[in-house]
Amino acid sequence: MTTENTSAPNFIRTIIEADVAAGKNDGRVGTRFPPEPNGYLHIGHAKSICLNFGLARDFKGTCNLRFDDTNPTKEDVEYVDSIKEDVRWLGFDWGENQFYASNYFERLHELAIRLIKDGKAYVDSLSAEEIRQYRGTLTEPGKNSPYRDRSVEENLDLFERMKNGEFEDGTHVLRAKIDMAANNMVMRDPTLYRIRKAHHHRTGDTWCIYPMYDFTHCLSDAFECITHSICTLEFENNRELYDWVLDQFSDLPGRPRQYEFARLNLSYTVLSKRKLIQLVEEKLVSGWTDPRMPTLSGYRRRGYTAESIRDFCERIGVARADNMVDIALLEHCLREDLNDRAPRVMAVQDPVKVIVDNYPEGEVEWIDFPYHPENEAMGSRQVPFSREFYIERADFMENPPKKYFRLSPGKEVRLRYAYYVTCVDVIKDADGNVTEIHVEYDPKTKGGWSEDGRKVKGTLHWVSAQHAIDAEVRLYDRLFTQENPNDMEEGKTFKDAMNPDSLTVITAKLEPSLKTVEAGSHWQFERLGYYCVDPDSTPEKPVFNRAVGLRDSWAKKVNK
RNA sequence: UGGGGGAUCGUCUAGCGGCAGGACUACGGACUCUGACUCCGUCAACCAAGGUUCGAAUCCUUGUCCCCCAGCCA
Repeated sequence: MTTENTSAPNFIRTIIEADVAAGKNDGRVGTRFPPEPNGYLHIGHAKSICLNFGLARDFKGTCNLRFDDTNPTKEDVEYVDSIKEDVRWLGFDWGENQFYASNYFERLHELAIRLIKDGKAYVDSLSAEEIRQYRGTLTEPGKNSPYRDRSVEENLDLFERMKNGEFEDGTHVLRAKIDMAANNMVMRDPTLYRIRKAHHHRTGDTWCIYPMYDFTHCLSDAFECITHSICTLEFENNRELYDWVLDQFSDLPGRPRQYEFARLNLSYTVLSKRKLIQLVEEKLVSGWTDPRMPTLSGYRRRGYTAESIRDFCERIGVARADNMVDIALLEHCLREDLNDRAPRVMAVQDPVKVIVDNYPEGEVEWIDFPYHPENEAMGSRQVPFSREFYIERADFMENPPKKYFRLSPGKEVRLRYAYYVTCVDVIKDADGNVTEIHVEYDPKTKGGWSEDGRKVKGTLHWVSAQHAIDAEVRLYDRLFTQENPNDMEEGKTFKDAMNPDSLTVITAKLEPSLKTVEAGSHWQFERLGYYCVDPDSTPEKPVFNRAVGLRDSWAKKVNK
């Protein structure tokens, strides 16, 4: 468990405090994070992970990692591996407490037989479609299946034969005998077991019947002595069944209680696993780790830090009301974290060449640049300055508006840590595009200071043309332009809804110190944003992902 | 239309009968060798109507709106 400050209060924490104070479960707290290994973890899972592991940490309890692997047709080891990696990356450790629902198949099967013997479960031989019809509707009660009153012996025999593979998929199910007229639809004789002649990623072909979520989850919690089983709001109706199942057995090792909280919704972000799977399968993104994906592995590759995501989860809180968190908060958390830890380097994304007319040709000065002006411990490196360099195209304007601090004809600006330069000429092509800017430098301003005390308002970032290295830079924009992409009508394809400009690949000019850089390392390109070295990156062809841009009050002003 | 939940600044979230607070956003300003960061400030909310009470976001009543449930998914 990571050691950190205690989290902010929330209603679940309040409940647990009261339970501990009342001596429930001998004051012990046990939680669990129970993903189904049918996809990669996303930021919504991070909320649950931080909640469950955070509670265990703060109450000196345990948090189990349990794979809810009861549906072999959807699950895969690739997912369990990625889930473990992502939870660890986020900064949590389940220690020895790793479990699989599939490890309980034997025990669950025994309990199912006990239910049958107690007359609380029966084998139904209706088709799926018939079961649906018999279930009734929201306003009308259902009716009993004609198979509901089979004898215990017959049920036992049928269930045994289901297990032995004598029947085809869909021909029989085991159902709890509860109440077909219950107002809560979940209680209308829920299915406990179904036949699925499919290979399971852990149990192989040992089983051809698999327990359903409602039967498995509560009992798994009980087996593991979970005290507080925390899930999302859509399982509220299932709580009655959760308790019903546990109440059928008096000899369980634990008696967990289920609590629900509102799942995370993030603006401009799809967080439904079904849709994320679709994006991957339809190859609309490069995969689960595509930096545009809201998966933890996507964010990681994009350049988000575990620290920033934990901070985000802490700040959004935990409540029972539906929510839509502004993506700006996530970005704020990232900037705040990276501001302290990302070394500052120089890069030009949209270069225009500048020539210093009065600077000797062939001369090169290596200037000492601190990696972080506010943190000397981060050290420095040498950056070359020469007669020709690149600046950002947006840092020059031939006819600037008032309050424009950057370069324009006749105007003097500072090249960061280098010299003051004044624009003396502009060369344009036939279309009027600026191709070359000529400046004159003041040799007495070396290092970026003027001895006579004259001040310049603008400071530009620059990269020596002769030393610049070319790097691929991937700029990301939101994958969906709609604030709530979950509202997308069914039938409408993702292609229609996706932002065609969600990925822009450009070639940028970088200072030579960036030639060899570690994959996954974070950098601030001064005045541009925070970038992370992509795993695709090589010294021959560096690749950077822009995690998030810097706030830009000038751009904001100009856009008005 | 049955049942289960929910409603506090634009957004997220505190509050649990006693001054509606914080964060994000937005907007101003100071500072600045990043128009960044930082700092300071401003705008901004109790779903509605009744009731109880000296006092209500909080308790009661009645409405309104939103979410979830009719998988052999989880």
